[in-house]
Amino acid sequence: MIQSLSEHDREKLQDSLAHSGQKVTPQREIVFAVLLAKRDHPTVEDVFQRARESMPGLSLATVYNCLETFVGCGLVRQVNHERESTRYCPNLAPHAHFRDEATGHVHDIELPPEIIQSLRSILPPGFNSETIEISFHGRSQESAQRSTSN
Amino acid sequence: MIQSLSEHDREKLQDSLAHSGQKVTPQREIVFAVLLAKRDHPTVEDVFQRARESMPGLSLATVYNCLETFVGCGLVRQVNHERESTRYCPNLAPHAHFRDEATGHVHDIELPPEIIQSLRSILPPGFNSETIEISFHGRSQESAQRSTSN
DNA sequence: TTGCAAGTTGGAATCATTCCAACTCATTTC
DNA sequence: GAAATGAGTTGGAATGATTCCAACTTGCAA
Ligand SMILES: [Mn+2]
Ligand SMILES: [Mn+2]
Ligand SMILES: [Zn+2]
Ligand SMILES: [Zn+2]
Repeated sequence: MIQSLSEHDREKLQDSLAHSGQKVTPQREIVFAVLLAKRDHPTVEDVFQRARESMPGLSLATVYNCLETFVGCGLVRQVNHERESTRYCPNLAPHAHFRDEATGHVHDIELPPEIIQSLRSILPPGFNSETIEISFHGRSQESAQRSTSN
Repeated sequence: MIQSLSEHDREKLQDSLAHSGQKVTPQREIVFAVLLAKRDHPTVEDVFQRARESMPGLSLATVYNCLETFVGCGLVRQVNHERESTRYCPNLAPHAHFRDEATGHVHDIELPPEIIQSLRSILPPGFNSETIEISFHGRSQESAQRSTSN
């Protein structure tokens, strides 16, 4: 069960929504709270399941709508890996993602500004990028342990 | 209309397929030739249209099969952007992709080894990555010109 | 009160991809 | 050389994430 938003987070939600002319609703509060509660890059379906525990009448369509709204006002990032379901990430700091092939888990990897700079610098003249997505694919300790301890 | 494979490319195809116990077929030759002919990161549908000009009976299912086979034996890479259709790239050198939001075109960006190294180096201990995907999102000269010259 | 606009809802529609069973064709096996 | 084998191909059906839509709800404004 999701506990409600902290004063600070509720304010961030209200503020970001207001900035793009939209309102806080009970559904949006819960969906946002779900994202903040467990930062494991949940899919829409994951969010739907978790949010339902607090609001049984919530619909899947609304979860899609809320998440789209959040992405639109910059509260959340979408994370795609290959052709899998889209995942959602409330971490707004510049970061890359590490996808553990063994567990399917997605981890945030901090991105130092100088790396971002050096990446921008490899673009030929005439190419202006607004965003850079970086995703690693591999195994982490987590999964290595599982396979040796089993 | 696609011209047939050069001796060198046919050999590469034959060799890569043989290495994973598979055979050269007319369909695979044409699909591979289509990929080499225009390196614009075509979708399955694009490849299907182009290949059909040389082999009208070719089926979409076969194009999916051929491309999957090529990915499996390392002849081509899949390229995904957001939730769009998968694209295919026969450039085997390490490179990133630049997606022009205005035109939808995808460009290869050469990746210097030192950038790859520095990226690997930001992974915390315990994370071992086999592959790194980097994609830029933005506008290129190409699209800037279009919007000012129109 | 009534009206309006934003938001929510359930179900239908979309669309890329995967699955499947029948068919083709080249290569063994008898 | 007929029959069997097996990889590959094919068209169409199934899948599954996402989008679309029309009806319903709600809070606020006229
Ligand atoms: Mn503000
Ligand atoms: Mn070889
Ligand atoms: Zn993240
Ligand atoms: Zn490429």
